[in-house]
Amino acid sequence: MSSPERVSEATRERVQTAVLETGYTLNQAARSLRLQKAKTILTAMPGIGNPFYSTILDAVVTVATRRGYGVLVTGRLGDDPVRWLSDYFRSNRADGLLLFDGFLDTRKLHRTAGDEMPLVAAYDELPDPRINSVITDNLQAAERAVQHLFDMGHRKIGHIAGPSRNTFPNERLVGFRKAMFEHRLEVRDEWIVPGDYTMQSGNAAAEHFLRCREMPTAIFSANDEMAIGLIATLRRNGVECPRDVSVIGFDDISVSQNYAPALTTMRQPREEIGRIATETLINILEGTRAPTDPVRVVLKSELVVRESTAPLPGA
Amino acid sequence: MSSPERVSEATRERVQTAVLETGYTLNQAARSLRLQKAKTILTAMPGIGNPFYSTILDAVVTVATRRGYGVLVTGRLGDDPVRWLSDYFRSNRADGLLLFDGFLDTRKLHRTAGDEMPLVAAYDELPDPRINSVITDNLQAAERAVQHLFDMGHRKIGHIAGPSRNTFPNERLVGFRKAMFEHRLEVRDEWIVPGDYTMQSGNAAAEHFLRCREMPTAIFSANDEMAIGLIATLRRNGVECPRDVSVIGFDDISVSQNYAPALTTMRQPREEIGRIATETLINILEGTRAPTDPVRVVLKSELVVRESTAPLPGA
DNA sequence: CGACCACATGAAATCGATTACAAAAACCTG
DNA sequence: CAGGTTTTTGTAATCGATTTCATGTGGTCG
Repeated sequence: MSSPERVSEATRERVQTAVLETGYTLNQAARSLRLQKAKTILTAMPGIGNPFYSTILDAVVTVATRRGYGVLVTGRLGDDPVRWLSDYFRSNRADGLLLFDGFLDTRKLHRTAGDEMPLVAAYDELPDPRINSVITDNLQAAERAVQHLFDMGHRKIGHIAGPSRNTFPNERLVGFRKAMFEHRLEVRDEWIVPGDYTMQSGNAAAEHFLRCREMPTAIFSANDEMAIGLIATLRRNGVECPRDVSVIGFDDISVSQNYAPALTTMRQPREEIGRIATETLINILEGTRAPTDPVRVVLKSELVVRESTAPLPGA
Repeated sequence: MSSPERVSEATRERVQTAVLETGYTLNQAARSLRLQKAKTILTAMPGIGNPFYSTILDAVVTVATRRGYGVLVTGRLGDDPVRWLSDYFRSNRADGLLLFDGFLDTRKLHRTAGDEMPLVAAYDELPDPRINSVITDNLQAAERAVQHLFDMGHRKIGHIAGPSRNTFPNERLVGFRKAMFEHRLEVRDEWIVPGDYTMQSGNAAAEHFLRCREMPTAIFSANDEMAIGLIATLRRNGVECPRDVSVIGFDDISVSQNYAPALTTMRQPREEIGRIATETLINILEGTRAPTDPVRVVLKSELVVRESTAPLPGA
């Protein structure tokens, strides 16, 4: 059955009918054991519940299925995430890893398992250029976001930052600072508030801004969910967006266009990230691509102007 | 290693050191082959990108991981979904199925594979009571939603319905009709508009309502996303919620509380659905529960009153 | 007609964990 | 210390697909 061309016509047909009669199905466990490959890829993401990641996962599953691979998802990893992930390979449950979680010690991951398990990472700020990666132009996109606010006449600009990893500062924060510097705008420490990409942290950021002596006239949020949390809490306290403050988000999740006000944001090509990362990984697994030179794909984000940003009154 | 108690203390230690020295890891493929079980469960859902399902999936992964199971997700199924799913079992890739997709021919599924593959379903309107299921009280919850609108003084009430399956009418629609009947309210056909649970269909529903000769004063949407799409499009056309029309949703997805207006909705216990369904399935797989009597868990939904519903002016 | 080649088929080894069973060692007890 | 029991250890078969190698066809050509 695995090589029908090597068998005579007659035998081939006899096999066919036998398959139908007995209802034969290939036993994947046996095949995995013999071939030492599972035809399965593992995905690690920090919270599948997050709409950003779930869209990516959707694309991953679609592509993987089309190419005959199963998709395993892993949840919160325990004490030793690297060990946890690499065990999937050593135990022959998965052939490759799609890593969407930047909060792992990638250095250690690469050292421990990088050579033994094929992986494609899709998150910002990769410490190790040897890892195959599909990323977006976070830094530039952040600059573009600030540029947009600047173009609208805003000079007092705040930021809700995403979490920084170990030693690496958050790329969007870096882009924010860079743009502010280039426009010779003052960066007030109290206008940069740390968040964790959840709506709740957007709510909290709003509380913080409300407590400031002076509020910025525009705020760049490192993702849409925090922007939404921010706008909602501000509104509950009488501060309207975009009347009193302009807000720009990041990602363009599906609610953003139906939010009130519709959210101005930097759109990230989520399907594309998932799709390309998966294609790349499977190509590597099937030897289409030589594993010597790491793949590095950079995708472009796009400014989507909607209602949540408005020209500074009197500018 | 599988039964350390049957071996002498000395040998146990010798094994331990050998494991550490050689870096031995159990080969799951070999174990699967021998034991005829994969320690993996398969989940089928209609669109992982949907925030409703992704929250459930999150819970599934958490529970499964804790109990030592992997989670495979499957995407859009082809021509023969039932065959597709049952192949996962016949090929020994998964031990059980968590079915969150009500759009399958469950009758056929059960006939084809029900006896050979353990499954727990978590969606409404189960045609076959023999299937293990974890569901919510959709009908009652829909009635409760209408009741809330009624209590607010609304009498002209519309509905955005979810899709109906084959022969079975949508349960929330049935609940809507039932409540309307019991309150002796008129059900206008043009006020019941079909949707597919996406925001876009909420947008479309809004267009529809705007074209009606007379608009209802309150609308019950079969899920939050459609409610959000509805409110957004209405607002763009000068119809404000809740000033001009009250809207109640269903599910309580995470944006709902940060939407403007914050959405009144029937909260579904999503984590609980995922958690209990997974626990149930694994219990069945491990023989804790006799597979003779089907499990049927019904969870309660809860009314969450926020800003999107208001008393009828002049009532 | 024998030598040779292409092709088709059959048999056996392999992947690694589990399990049943046999063999051997250790332990009692009278 | 013999006879019997218990514990421990070793051996071999099994799961199902793949792959290698040997055997067996048929056909061609010198």
